[in-house]
Amino acid sequence: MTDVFGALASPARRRLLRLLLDEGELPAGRLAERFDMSRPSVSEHLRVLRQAGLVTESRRGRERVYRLEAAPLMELSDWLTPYERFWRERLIGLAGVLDEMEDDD
Amino acid sequence: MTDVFGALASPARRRLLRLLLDEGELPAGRLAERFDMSRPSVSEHLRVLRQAGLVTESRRGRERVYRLEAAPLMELSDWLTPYERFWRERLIGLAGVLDEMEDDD
DNA sequence: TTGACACGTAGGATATTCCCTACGTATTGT
DNA sequence: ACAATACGTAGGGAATATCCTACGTGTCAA
Repeated sequence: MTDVFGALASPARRRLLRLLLDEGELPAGRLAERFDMSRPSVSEHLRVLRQAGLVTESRRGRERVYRLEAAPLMELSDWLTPYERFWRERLIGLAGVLDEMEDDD
Repeated sequence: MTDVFGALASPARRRLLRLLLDEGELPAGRLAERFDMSRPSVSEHLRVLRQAGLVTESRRGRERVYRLEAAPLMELSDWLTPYERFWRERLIGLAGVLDEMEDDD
């Protein structure tokens, strides 16, 4: 699962990204502590994220520090763009309906 | 796989959404024509999209017309937002580096 | 140099995904 | 009523995902 979409399909991996976003760089062990999962399982999730380019690893002593790499998420953002217009239109439509309801009062 | 992230993990499903975005409502058969997959397989992908709320089905005669429902993608957009800031910073950093390189010329 | 620590990787069990070929169901046209 | 059309669903097989418990590797501290 080497692509961004696949990498984000797992809640555990999304949570890993969020942790790195909120708290900056963290070693694998610190990340694993937060999960109900075994440490090796978290390690595998980190590998998937690495393959998708969403995190990078750097060794510091015997720790491996993980760091968020948000750039590949631009792909997701780009993918999303044309839909954005679409759901805005629908929301505007909804707003119109709500206005009419207000008019009825 | 009832969530948006899981639904988008499949290239086939992303392509279905794109088709509906570009060409508007389409019956299942028309959609299936475009794929190298069997029609029932496409039908299953449509079911996943339906469960994720990304498409709605309406019956028109013996056809089932599918329509894009972009609203659930807002969840994705919301999820993405805090990362957006992050990668912007990095891009700005990169721009700075590039400016310096220009200065060197 | 030896033991403890912080990891990743191997191997395996189970669940889920993704594709297929039948088959069932509802609608249309004759 | 009957055949054809447009679908979804069942059931199954192969690949992949996701978790686990060992185990191996490199680093630090005494």
